[in-house]
Amino acid sequence: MQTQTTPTAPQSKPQASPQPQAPGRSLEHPRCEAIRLEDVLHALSDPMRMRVVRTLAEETCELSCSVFDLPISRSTTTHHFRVLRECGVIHQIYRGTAKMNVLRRADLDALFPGLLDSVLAAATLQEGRGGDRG
Amino acid sequence: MQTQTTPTAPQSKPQASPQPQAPGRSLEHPRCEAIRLEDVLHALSDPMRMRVVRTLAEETCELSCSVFDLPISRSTTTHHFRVLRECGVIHQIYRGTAKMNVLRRADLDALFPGLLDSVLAAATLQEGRGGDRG
DNA sequence: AGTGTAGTTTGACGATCGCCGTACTACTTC
DNA sequence: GAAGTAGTACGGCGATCGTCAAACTACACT
Repeated sequence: MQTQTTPTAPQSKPQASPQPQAPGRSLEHPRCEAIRLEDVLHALSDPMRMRVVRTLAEETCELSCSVFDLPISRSTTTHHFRVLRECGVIHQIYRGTAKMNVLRRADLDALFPGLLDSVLAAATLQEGRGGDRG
Repeated sequence: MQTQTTPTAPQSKPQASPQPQAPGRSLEHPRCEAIRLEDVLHALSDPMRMRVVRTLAEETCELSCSVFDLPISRSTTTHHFRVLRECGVIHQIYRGTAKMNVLRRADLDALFPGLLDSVLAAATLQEGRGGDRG
């Protein structure tokens, strides 16, 4: 049911941050103590969100939502990023017209040591086995 | 696989495994290659199923479904155990009237090294923080 | 001011989920 | 055989999920 979209790796252009931070909007993030394991696992159990998290894990810099070329609509993309933020997996911040995303790696590692790494490794292993096909 | 079940003279209560294996029914389990990370994560994202998996991880022997005193109905319990089996997290086998459950630890460790351990550790840590209250 | 870019909100849709009770099957024991 | 125990199958219910399109807001750059 996917529309259009050639799945391509998102290349990241921005190396500095030209925009400081958007003045108007603020995003709600759960505090570390409020991050729940079941919510994190649920968030990671969706292929699209896993794809986002894996991409974010490979990059050290922040990535805007639009560099992820997901085979879903923009509103669904917004939805997935929100799920990831609200369960504490990513941190989001507005910069100009873009919304930048970073993995909350340190927070997750502190809360659930080794979890993120083993999930990411598992995803890579599965992909290597041809796990991305039906 | 023969059923030499109690033909004559059961002079004492057998305390090892009294039942060999139920003859009639067979349960479908996914082969290792068919186990998908996203299904495992989804299975573990439910509190009841996580509770089952944690209990199973603590015990080395197989446990029947009925020893889990879950605050849900029997039919819902059946449902959760089936989800866990069908996604490859547990192995189930009939013994007499009971259905015994074991974690597929070796399979999961081989497929996704460290994943199960870090998830279990994360669950324990969260519980230690008082994460089991609402 | 006007145009463009990036992301949001809303409302809808079908699918799935977690849950239940009831009725059923499979096995054991009497 | 009959009774009992352990678990299943079958709807059904309300909630949530992933998805979309359309209309909207916020910011940047002419």
